Amino acid sequence: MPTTLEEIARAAGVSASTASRALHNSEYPIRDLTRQRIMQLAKDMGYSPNLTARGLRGKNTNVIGIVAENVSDPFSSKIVRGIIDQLKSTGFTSIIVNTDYDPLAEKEAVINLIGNRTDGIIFVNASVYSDQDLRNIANNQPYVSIARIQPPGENTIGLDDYYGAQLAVNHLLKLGRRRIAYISGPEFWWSSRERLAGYLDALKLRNYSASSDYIKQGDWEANSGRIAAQELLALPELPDAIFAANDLMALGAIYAIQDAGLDVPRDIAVVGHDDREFAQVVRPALSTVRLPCYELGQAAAQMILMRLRTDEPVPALLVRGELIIRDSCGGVGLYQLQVDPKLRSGGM
Amino acid sequence: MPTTLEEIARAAGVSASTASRALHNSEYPIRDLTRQRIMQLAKDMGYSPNLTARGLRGKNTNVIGIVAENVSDPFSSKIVRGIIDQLKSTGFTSIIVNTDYDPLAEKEAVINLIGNRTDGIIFVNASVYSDQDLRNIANNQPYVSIARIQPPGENTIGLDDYYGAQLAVNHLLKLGRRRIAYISGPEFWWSSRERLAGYLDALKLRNYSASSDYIKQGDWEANSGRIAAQELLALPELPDAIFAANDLMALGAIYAIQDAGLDVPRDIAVVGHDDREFAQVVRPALSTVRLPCYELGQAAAQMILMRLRTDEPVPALLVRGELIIRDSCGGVGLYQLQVDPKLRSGGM
DNA sequence: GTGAAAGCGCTAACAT
DNA sequence: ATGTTAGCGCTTTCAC
Repeated sequence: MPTTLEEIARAAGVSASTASRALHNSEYPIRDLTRQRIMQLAKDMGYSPNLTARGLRGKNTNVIGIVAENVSDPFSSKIVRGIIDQLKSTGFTSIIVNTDYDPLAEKEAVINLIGNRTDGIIFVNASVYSDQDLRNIANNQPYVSIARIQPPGENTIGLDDYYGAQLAVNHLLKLGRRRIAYISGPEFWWSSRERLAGYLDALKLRNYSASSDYIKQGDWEANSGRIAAQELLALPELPDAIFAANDLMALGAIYAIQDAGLDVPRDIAVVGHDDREFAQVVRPALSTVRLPCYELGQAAAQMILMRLRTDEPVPALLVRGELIIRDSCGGVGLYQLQVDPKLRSGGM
Repeated sequence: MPTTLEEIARAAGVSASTASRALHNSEYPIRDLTRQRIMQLAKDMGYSPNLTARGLRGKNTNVIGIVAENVSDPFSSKIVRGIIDQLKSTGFTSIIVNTDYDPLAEKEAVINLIGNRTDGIIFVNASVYSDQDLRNIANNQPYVSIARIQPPGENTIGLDDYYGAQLAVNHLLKLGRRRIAYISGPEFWWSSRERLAGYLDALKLRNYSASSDYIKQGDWEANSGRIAAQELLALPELPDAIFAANDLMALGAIYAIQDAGLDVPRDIAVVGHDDREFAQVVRPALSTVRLPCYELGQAAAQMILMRLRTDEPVPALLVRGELIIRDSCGGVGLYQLQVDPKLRSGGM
């Protein structure tokens, strides 16, 4: 059985209240010697406060619920990491619940698992929920969500897709590419539309216009990128660069280009989006706009902590990615097999 | 403020105990009508039990602590997913704590965050901890760990590396390859040694012996695989297959082979280990022994639940992977760009 | 500067 | 079949 505060108090010859104050309330006036003794005793006896009791007694539990569609997907896992790290610095912990799709059916499960144990909830990639559903599931707790498909609204963290697309296109322009094609994701995704807007505006800003022949639609999958690229390769005037709205489609495009006997980046430069794990190990290593998952998570954690204090809705926050320059866009040295240290631990 | 049991009880004109029994103890004899009324009321008033209170009152919290070196790495995130899913089916939740290395310094943080809030602890990839440290950090709670570097002992879930290596080598033999080389991970890893043993025994069992020239040592990184393969390619008698102890080294080997003007799998077949995300998108798609992370997590969850009941140490449990046949080992059709549905959701 | 007492929401032992 | 009571470990008035 773990040591209780009561036991510490008895050992120190003081009351539980004094022990509590000595250990957790440095403001409170306690005789120095008494405080020392209590603290020493707590250490010796291996005391660690029962947070369940504290949670019951106090106004809050210092636990945040994370409701994620799938914690193990490459994006969510980094988001979750960002949340956890950020929360840790403020003494908060988190409970994670997975809801594989069928979100409304999961509502009860979520509530049962979280059941007033949390002070607030962060929804990660809760694509299917309407704002009404979110509020409903959150069960009157403050919540924040990381947006995916819908445009970011109140209490939402989103990605600055527009900015990311501009990063990619501007870089290609800087490298001297002028016939830049775009392979989009599904139209109903907010991200897709924003990236398209960023692409178009980046070109317009420098007085290049995008031929509509150069805009293709994919479905996020590699194969759709390949098909889109094949269509581009059939045009009378070939593009000299492709910006794909995600890495998977970018890779498909690269394969199509290679299969046509052309070289990436020499003949056609390719930039993707997301910075998936494979981007650094494929050939050529994929230049890409990093999706700042970790930072999204951090921002979400900060936002929920803010909401815990103010209780007022917080306006949407957009996080910006950055361009990771590798080999597929040209302009750097030869191909190098280089792997980010984070990718390590290959074994087990 | 959330509805309390007290409120339900008052509304139903019964005592709190009756309400509690009606809602959570279907065995208990309660007048049918009363039970119905209470249940209806609970539903109408949006009651969900305060698990903090229940945790304080009862013997256990139904929460398991997960202590992971890094939740966001590709292995751990799937392990965590397996744990969460398995726990969910028994009504348990989990709290996750990250300990990026420097584990002992983190001990206090772990204890403070978990602080008697959990019934047991699962250590994920806690490579650096000794068993003594684990017990220490677990703070008298039952714990289970997923082994990585050390050989699996009591209360440990491990991977059947020996079996996995045999899967790979046997398959290569079945495809007619006879000069099979092995690229090992660092020797101090239990996994490396086991995979080597599996490789050697698989050959011996069919009366092929492995020339020591065919055994190279890598460090898990892609580049070490490339260098190892280059050395193999310099031998008087080239291998016709390579089994690499992880996918990263396998990929490095493939690149070395391709750079030497040879073809994978025609000239040299390659099989990796882990089934990393990139294995399905590189060219040729990598055949590999899947590291069953999800199942490791499930097993860990089951084991900790068992320990919660028995309180006796549980013997080590080894989980087996499976061979994923793609293109790099030959023997199947042409290269196909195919992606596992789980790899999807490329956008955001 | 310290202690006594109350109570967070729940459940289980003990009544009736 | 239902109610009363006690208490999980903690913090926080309130009293001295």
